[in-house]
Amino acid sequence: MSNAGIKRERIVRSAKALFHERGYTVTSLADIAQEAKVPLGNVYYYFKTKEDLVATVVEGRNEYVRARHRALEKAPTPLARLEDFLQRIHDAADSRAAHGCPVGGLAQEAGKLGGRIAQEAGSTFQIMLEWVGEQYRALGFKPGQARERAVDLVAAVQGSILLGHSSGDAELIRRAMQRLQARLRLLVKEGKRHA
Amino acid sequence: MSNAGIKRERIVRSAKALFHERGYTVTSLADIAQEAKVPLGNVYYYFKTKEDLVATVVEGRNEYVRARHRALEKAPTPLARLEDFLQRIHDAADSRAAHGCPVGGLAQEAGKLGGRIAQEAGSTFQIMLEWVGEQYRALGFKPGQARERAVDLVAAVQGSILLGHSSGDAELIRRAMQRLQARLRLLVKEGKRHA
DNA sequence: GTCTATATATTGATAGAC
DNA sequence: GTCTATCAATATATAGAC
Repeated sequence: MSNAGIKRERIVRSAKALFHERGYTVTSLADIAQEAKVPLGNVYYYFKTKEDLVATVVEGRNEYVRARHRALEKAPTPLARLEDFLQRIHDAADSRAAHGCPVGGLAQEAGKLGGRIAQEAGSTFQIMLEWVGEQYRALGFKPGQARERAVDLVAAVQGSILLGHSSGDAELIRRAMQRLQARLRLLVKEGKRHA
Repeated sequence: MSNAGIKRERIVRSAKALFHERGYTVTSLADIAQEAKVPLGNVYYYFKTKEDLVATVVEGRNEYVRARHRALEKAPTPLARLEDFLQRIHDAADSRAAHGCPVGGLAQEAGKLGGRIAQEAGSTFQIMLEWVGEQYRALGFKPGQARERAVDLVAAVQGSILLGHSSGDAELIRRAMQRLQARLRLLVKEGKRHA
């Protein structure tokens, strides 16, 4: 157990990175083992199947997303929190243009693979939608309206990343995030009357 | 040459459907040949590589998208055209929730595969962005503003489909398209002042 | 716990008879 | 033009020595 966790962690970290950069289907367990500097056979000691590995990656990502949300809650107002949420995407635009969104990319791929992976990959979106919806409720929107706003905001982020990734244009992503931030400020300023 | 075109067409049609339903990487040429009721070896008579095949699929899709745009231009006003554009997604929500967007799904996958496929898959988005931008220009927006609006609209559509696909929720997509339509009507009604 | 060797299946692609 | 047979590479996964 001394450095056992270390190896397992290296495998998960490599899997997470390669699934993001190359995609789940395209990445082989041999690729992951090589990147983690671990023999291929060893991967199977920690994870019975490739699905088990991606499930662990998703769980880790969900934990990370929750932690990030807690960090965002340090901002004083719901508006500031949502602005910071978008700012994170803005600051990661280069990576997003190069490799897409790690959450969206896996969700897209998993949606087609179906079964258990699809369910798990989608869970990250649910966590995000819940948190963003909370912020809109804190802004005074009723639950149904807040959920709609959350869907629209997350969809705008995901769609912008997809367009930016598809064209390799990080600036497209940055500008889209700035417009979303401006729209949020307008929304609060005008007393929640407009889109 | 009598039924040669027929076979080629069957292969392309099957490839198009399977790439959409299962994804490009996951779909094997054997799957396509079986679906098209053609022996595997015959596929290679018409297409030297899998990349050649997907390139043909994308070209066909681009032609279809252009034809659809021409059809949309029968609507009397730019607003009606964009509303119809969104209505098409609305009406195809069940398929989109089940299999995602054929354009977005391939663009996402191709973005990571890189090279020639990425370029070609992204070309469909460029065609769409160009047409949507035209409509905004017809509504009185300057070129730069119109392009931004087009990016935001296409991104909203793509993100909504991704969220709907990820959760298998067609109603999410339908409602999102309705909100986008309503926002467009508001935009025109209020004299292009708001988001 | 760790690693080598390998089983088994499937892939994209080719050779060559018809 | 069409199709069968097959190659060579690669995938996930397992067996079993250490």
